[in-house]
Amino acid sequence: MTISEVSEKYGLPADTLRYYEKVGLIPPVGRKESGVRDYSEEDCGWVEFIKCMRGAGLSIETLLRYVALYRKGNRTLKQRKQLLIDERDKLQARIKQMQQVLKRLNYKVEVYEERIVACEKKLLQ
Amino acid sequence: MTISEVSEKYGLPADTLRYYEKVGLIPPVGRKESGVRDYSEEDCGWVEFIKCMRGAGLSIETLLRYVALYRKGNRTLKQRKQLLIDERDKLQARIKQMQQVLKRLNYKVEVYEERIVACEKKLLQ
DNA sequence: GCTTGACTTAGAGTTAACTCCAAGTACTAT
DNA sequence: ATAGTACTTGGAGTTAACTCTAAGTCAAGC
Repeated sequence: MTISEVSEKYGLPADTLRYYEKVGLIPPVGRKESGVRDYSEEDCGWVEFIKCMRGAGLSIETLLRYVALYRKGNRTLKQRKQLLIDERDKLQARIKQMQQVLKRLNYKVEVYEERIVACEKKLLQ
Repeated sequence: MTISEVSEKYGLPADTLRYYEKVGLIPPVGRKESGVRDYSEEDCGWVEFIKCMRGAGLSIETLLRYVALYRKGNRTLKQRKQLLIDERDKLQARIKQMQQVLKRLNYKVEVYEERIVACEKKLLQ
């Protein structure tokens, strides 16, 4: 797969894909004779994973740590698990906070609705 | 209330409070004779609101738009309501995405747990 | 009266995460 | 063969949101 196909498939700009590879988030992608990137299934798997995690707000630095552990092989299983647990907990906390704000926004919208109705009643008098 | 008291109360650096005021997120705070900021109850209310909304990821630009409408008075009620609805919908979508990632992380943690157990069994043989 | 510490300002610097640019190479269709 | 298009690289530029610095003012305590 070429970079533009992968870009299309996952909705990530080609520049971002190159950037992810440059910083080491994605393993070095194989090349054709000409030097052009040729993404394997596994490369795509990493792209998908990174896109997903970035979408939830995990930092590149954190993901780099995970990827680095992954490359060290089986003896890093526990560390990787711990990293995932930590990130999961942080994510859960963020979701909770956002749900509270969601409630507040919903309440505010209601209050606005009432105020608008009251305003229009007044105008009709 | 002085800036350091407000900073303490809401857990926001004094620099951030000055920055919010400078860009117009918070109305100009009253001063003492000496020129030192003296936050009123209402000022504190804005600080709390902005902190809360920023915490859920609403952009400063968006909040600026809201605040600008607020200052124009009652005739912007509908626009403000619409802005809040839009932001609520975006927030809801973000929460949904994050919940999916949360699930995925939980699943991954489980898989790691199993792999670790399997690994340790092997070592005990 | 002098030092100390909290405040003031304008403006420069930082950080994360891209995003763009210039110059060059390579396949593809006319 | 030449024009066009998609790719390559290193490195510069951008954006949002702070965060810090320097130079100065002011009230309080010794």
